[in-house]
Amino acid sequence: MPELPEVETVRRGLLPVLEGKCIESAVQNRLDLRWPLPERFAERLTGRRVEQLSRRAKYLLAYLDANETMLIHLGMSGRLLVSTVGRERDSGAELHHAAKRDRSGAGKHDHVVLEIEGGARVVFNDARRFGAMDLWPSDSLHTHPLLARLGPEPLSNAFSAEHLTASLEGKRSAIKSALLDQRIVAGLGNIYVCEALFGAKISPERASGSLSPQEVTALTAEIRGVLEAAIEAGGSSLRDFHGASGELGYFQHSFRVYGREGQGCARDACDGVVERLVQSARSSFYCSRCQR
DNA sequence: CGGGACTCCTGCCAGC
DNA sequence: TGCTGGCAGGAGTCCC
Repeated sequence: MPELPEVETVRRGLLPVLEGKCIESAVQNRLDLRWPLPERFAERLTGRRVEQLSRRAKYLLAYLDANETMLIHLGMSGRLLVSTVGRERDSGAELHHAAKRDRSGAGKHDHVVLEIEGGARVVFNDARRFGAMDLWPSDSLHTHPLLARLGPEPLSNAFSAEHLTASLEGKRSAIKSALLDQRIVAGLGNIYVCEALFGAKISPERASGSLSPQEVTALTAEIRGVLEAAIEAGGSSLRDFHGASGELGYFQHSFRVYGREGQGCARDACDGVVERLVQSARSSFYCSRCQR
């Protein structure tokens, strides 16, 4: 569920905790997440300084000293929990839901635990283990197999109507599937694809190559718009967050179509009803009246 | 090569 | 109340 805006919100929340700080100790509680963790993962993290915390698509990139970069992908259920050592375990800021704790205070799915200079503890917790962590030489990060084929960042100048037109040209697959393809544009997931198609009034079933220039332009703008609005909302939930109840607001976004099957279309001028269909084993929510 | 189906995993919820 | 089955989905892999 974490898509680009959620990952960006997590990054911003972690910045003051991690950037410029040393990882004083690292513990890994298993050898693999979705894939095997790199050899001696925890050992290689210990003593490293986080020089910069960056993001590419849905990947968090912690540039460390000694020319290593830690990649983090949250998958479906991954979260980075921040607490302050010396206080009660859950009293610190927590980036996402409160995690379930056993009696020892350790979370059931706490897979990697980092103690950070300054007293913060950062925990990678991931129930479904669709997430991933890796280490890769910083100076050849672009060759990492998970990063090498990613398309442009949707909020960068590289993502344009021209790029999208060229990427969709001649494609017969549904536009919904094309927008989920990270090689075309990187960082969108099921939710924001549904939202952007709604905003652009384009049916998720349309053949990718059949979009008019006007539709591609509208879609490009909508993709930017929904992501920027979600980051803004995440940012405000971060500012309002003081840690006691332990939950960020970004999974409480109110979406215009996603998850709204059977409800009236969010457009005042439209009296359609949101429908759900399954495309490539994934739910698409849309209004068949105004999305054509 | 494009594109669809399948796979991983566990929490949650509807239904009985 | 407790069990069961289905569903959620990012992204790689497999196969046609």
